Amino acid sequence: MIFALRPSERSGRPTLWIPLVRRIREPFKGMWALPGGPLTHSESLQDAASRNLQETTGLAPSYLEQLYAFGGLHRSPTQRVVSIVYWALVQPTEAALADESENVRWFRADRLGGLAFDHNAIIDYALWRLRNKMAYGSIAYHLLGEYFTLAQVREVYEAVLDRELDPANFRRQVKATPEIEETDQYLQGGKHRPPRLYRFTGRPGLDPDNRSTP
Amino acid sequence: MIFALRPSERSGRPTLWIPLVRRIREPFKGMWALPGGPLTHSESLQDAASRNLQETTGLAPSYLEQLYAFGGLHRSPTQRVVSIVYWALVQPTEAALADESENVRWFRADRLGGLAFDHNAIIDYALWRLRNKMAYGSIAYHLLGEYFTLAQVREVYEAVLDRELDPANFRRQVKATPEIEETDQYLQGGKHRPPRLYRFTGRPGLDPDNRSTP
DNA sequence: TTAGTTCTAGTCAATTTGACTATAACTACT
DNA sequence: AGTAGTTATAGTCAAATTGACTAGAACTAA
Repeated sequence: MIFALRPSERSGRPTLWIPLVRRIREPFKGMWALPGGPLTHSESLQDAASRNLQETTGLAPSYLEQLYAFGGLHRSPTQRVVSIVYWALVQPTEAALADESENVRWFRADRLGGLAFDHNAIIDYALWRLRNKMAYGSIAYHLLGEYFTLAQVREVYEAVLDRELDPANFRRQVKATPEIEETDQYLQGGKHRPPRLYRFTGRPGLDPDNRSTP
Repeated sequence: MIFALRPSERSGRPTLWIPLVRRIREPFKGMWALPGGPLTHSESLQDAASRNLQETTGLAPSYLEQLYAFGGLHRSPTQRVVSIVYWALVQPTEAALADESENVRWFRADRLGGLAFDHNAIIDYALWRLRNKMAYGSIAYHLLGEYFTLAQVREVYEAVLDRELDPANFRRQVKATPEIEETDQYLQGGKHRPPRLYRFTGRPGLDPDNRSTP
């Protein structure tokens, strides 16, 4: 499952979006579902996740991590299925390249209908984990491009945590993390003082090899 | 994989121990390995983990949670294997009941030899996660019995985090968490002032249904 | 030139943390 | 009976962090 930031239709502020695919066969034919597919004998779990993502949506995420293995008995009405779910964060530029069609569409993460299988529960869990990781680790930057302003980082936090944060205090905290690097560039074009651009210099977090944050 | 506290041979202070089983067939015949076994069609992942644990060691843990799904291509030399690993914490009384035999034995978590498959890496990851959970959540209590002293809780933290903690400050923090309940009982028998006994009233944390701590 | 906007640095009190001191309450030994 | 040894427990105090807020800086639009 993939998270990306897109501007909300009304406010224009960034919000969380998820691409879903329409099922073209039973069970749940015609309903929306998370992209996915089988694991072959010659690929690792992560490779399989990447490949399935690429095939269904064309996306190549910058952040990909195992979410959870779901293996309840009645997840599918026809057969026993164990799904090892991965979750990804993609940057806006990547997300814009995603193939969208009759059977692939982006939805707001907080406004989903009933999905196939137990996919609503999976998304709920992924959202919970995203919020959790956000509170501690430095994961928000994978939803942004290479250069960003501190206000953009704050908007990511506000979108995911769904509450407003004090700009001055937030800036103080972010500037205290060593992985954030100040650049000499400024973002022009706003109708106000141009903000400085920053960069994230930390490494991703590919469980369980790269263990940076809880 | 199972964690339990046992007194160290020399210092007598509690340390982390893990039960391992000896492999009785190839590959890695004769080497020590994590207990485990196949998933059947009629049981959930968690049920399968419980059952395998019961069959190999006789243990019925009070805390059981999914760790990670390992699916690298070359984990086993003979065939492709995907292992959905669970980890458990057992209380000392439970751990004492574990069947120990020629082919099942407890080892200190920090003094393991080379194990079969990628099991050393799995244990490293589990240890990392245990330390992480300990730092935030309230998980240490599942390694203790129903009643415990604050010094015992501190010893658990010291054993897992492998560093000493200030008794007074630690006690202040633990007493501030609402899930810790003071009882009217005291632990007698020490050669010093008898410490008060406490209880843990929080719920376990069975991912992803019960989401209490990161 | 002025109003409107966000960026950015800073102040200050409240809270939390880390290091430490002192007393309480028991056992073991003389 | 008295005293030394041990851990339990409460408390103090400075340092560090956090939350709420103020004010000037730097741009655009009118």
